Amino acid sequence: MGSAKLGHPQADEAVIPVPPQLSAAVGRRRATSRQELEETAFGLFAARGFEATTVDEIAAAAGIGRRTFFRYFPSKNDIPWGAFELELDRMRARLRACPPQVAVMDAIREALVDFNRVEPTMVALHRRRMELILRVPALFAHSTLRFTAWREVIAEFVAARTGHRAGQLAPQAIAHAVLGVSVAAYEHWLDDPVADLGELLDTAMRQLADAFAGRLDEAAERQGRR
Amino acid sequence: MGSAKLGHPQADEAVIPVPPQLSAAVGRRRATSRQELEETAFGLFAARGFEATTVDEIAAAAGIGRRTFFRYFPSKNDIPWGAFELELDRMRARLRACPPQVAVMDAIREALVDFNRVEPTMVALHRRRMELILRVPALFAHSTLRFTAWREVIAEFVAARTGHRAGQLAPQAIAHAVLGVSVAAYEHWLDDPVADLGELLDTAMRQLADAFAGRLDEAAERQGRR
DNA sequence: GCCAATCCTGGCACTGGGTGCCATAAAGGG
DNA sequence: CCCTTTATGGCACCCAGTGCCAGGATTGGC
Repeated sequence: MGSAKLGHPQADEAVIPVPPQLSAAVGRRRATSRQELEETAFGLFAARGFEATTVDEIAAAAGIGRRTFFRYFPSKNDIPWGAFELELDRMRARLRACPPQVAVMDAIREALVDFNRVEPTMVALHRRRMELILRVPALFAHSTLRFTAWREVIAEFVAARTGHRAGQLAPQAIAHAVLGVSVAAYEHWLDDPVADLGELLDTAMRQLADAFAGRLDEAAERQGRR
Repeated sequence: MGSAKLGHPQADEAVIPVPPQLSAAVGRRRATSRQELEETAFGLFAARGFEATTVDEIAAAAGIGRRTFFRYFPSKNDIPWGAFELELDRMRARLRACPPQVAVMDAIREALVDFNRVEPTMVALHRRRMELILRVPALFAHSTLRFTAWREVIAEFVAARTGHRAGQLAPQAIAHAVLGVSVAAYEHWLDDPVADLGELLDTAMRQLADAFAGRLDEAAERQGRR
């Protein structure tokens, strides 16, 4: 029994790593919070780099025991993910809000752009977060597992719209593709300090559509044969 | 100097984990080979599962020391990847062989289908390999790093065809999308013991094209409003 | 004010992947 | 037979992650 099985997810998915307790009104109070730990860790990552920072150091800097750290985050790799489950809900809601007369891919593109709008005061933090997730190899690798949940949100929307089931090839293929396009856009955003994320996402989606419509070839031909 | 830096790739990419020596005509002979180790390991994985098999066990089963194992594979996660670098070359060659009058996305689709044709005698092995890579969470996560190299092949082809540079948004977005579609197709292939991989890849690519062209919406509407 | 129930903390010991170091085994060539 | 080259594998070590369990801190009941 005990708490939900954490650690390396074997075949079970969607491990929700709730910290000690959601709302404790009875026993000993928590020594810290996910957010506090995240801030401490981000500081160390910025100073020494992700790989060079050990969990012991993070725990020490936060004034907790190493063992306790692992009650707040199932792994060091999970630190940058913030309140990811909530983000999924937000994306789901945004997709549901798309009027049915808008074509599926247009709806997804619009939702994507809208969903990734970040408050100006939050941009710096979001950049640091995504820089970790997408640029630190261990974190990018780990992100795969989180992205699976994200793709499922897209697949479910496509399925609902087109009369498929979410597990079928078309919704899954589209979900994979949309995730891919998003990552590509994010990577360009990280490269360019003044770029607008929404614009990049919009452009990337449109360019993929253009490519499938042969409009990328035409443009190349007009530019002179190549 | 020593050998190339292995282990956790920090920021450097494309670590080619050449085993001890490519062709040793002088010193002591190698005790085993990548392929032999792979076979031994696959046997253990089938019996106990990937996670439950330790490197010690693999090494012992292969009759080598644990330390030596890590000279053949930079990590346990790299075992299922076979001769991946060669596969990349094969895909590159197949793309180059596409006549220029075929539109970019059609060329990619055809190359993809062709590239993933597997000899009938090799299908079982390929299934086991891909089952590990795509279904074992730790391996799927690790695959991200290998997939980056694969995406680059696509991005370079798109760039050459459309007059972009491979790093630009359009080639990168397309590459990400194509990889995503491929993974989706592979996952369905693994689910269905009699499915044809080429057909799934072809279908998945066409369905994504259809989605962008609004043909998925139309089909849904014809099916009755939903 | 004390006891019980509750919940959280953190130390300890252990597993398992991965690495640097280095002595040594095995091969060929002079 | 020694010398050079190359591969092996033992040893010690680092770090992430986990099960176990003895506490510490808090609320509520009596």
